[in-house]
Amino acid sequence: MQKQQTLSRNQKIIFDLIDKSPEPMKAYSILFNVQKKGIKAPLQVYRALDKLIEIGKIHKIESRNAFIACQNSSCQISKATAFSICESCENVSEISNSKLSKYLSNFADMSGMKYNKYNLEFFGLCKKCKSK
Amino acid sequence: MQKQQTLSRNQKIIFDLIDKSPEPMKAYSILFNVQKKGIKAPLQVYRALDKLIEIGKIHKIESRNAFIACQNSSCQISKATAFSICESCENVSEISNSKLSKYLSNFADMSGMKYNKYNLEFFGLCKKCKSK
DNA sequence: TAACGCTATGTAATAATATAACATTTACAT
DNA sequence: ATGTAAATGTTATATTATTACATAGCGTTA
Ligand SMILES: [Zn+2]
Ligand SMILES: [Zn+2]
Ligand SMILES: [Zn+2]
Ligand SMILES: [Zn+2]
Repeated sequence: MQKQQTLSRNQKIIFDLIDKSPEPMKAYSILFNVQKKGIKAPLQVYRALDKLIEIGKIHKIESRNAFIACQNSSCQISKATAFSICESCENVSEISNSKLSKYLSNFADMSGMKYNKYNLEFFGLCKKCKSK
Repeated sequence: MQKQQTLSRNQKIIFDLIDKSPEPMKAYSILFNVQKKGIKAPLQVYRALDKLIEIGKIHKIESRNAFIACQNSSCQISKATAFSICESCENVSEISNSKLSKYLSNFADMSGMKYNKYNLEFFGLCKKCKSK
């Protein structure tokens, strides 16, 4: 069990919004949605995002510049992330596959590099979009 | 053997620059470096980058918004990319490991999704930075 | 309590990254 | 030579992210 973090006010507002969203949210869309709660500036959003990423509550989908709530609430895998992304409807889901994460966490090549983090993004067509 | 693409003028100028660079280059740094050759606007750079990515001559390092020449000249793997990134010196190199690419290309989970592309980024400390 | 360190917040300005819209030119196959 | 797709040129603008500086809250401990 990971230590339960207490979120600050802005962090909680922004996490709740992302967590409720069915799709990854972009920073300025987040900003727009929380302005009525008093968060008015980009920096306030980015600071909260940075913190939420650091503690593993959300992840950034790098290829989309968007943010998604962690879908593996019971485990700390912010340093080992994998996503599947539909290139048609842009649906994104976090892959939670212990064989995959074991394989990648143990991956070593000849570079002499010690990896402590990875991010993997798969692209394709989701079930729905495939059958269209 | 992949079909040899003929690069257009702008594409060639920009590819040569990236290919000579020891590190990934950012779009506006590319722009700055090719202005003396008549490429004056961001869009000219981005168009060439898009094309070069499409044909697999370069890759985008998503976590860095930077572009690197493909280091696997003999094979077409623009749809299956893996990189190792040093978080200290920002050195980036393309991983060419057939077991890894086979494993990931064949990866399937319960989502019913057919993947046709992936991008993997490993982070850590390179040999040099580790020994400091 | 007061002083301190640390985290979070507020605000304005600006930097960095990327695309839209439109006009023109080039390559090249018929 | 004509049609068509690809590439280019140009201006403006959209989107994403950070710098710099000031202020406020909160727990520790002198
Ligand atoms: Zn997660
Ligand atoms: Zn889909
Ligand atoms: Zn490559
Ligand atoms: Zn290094």
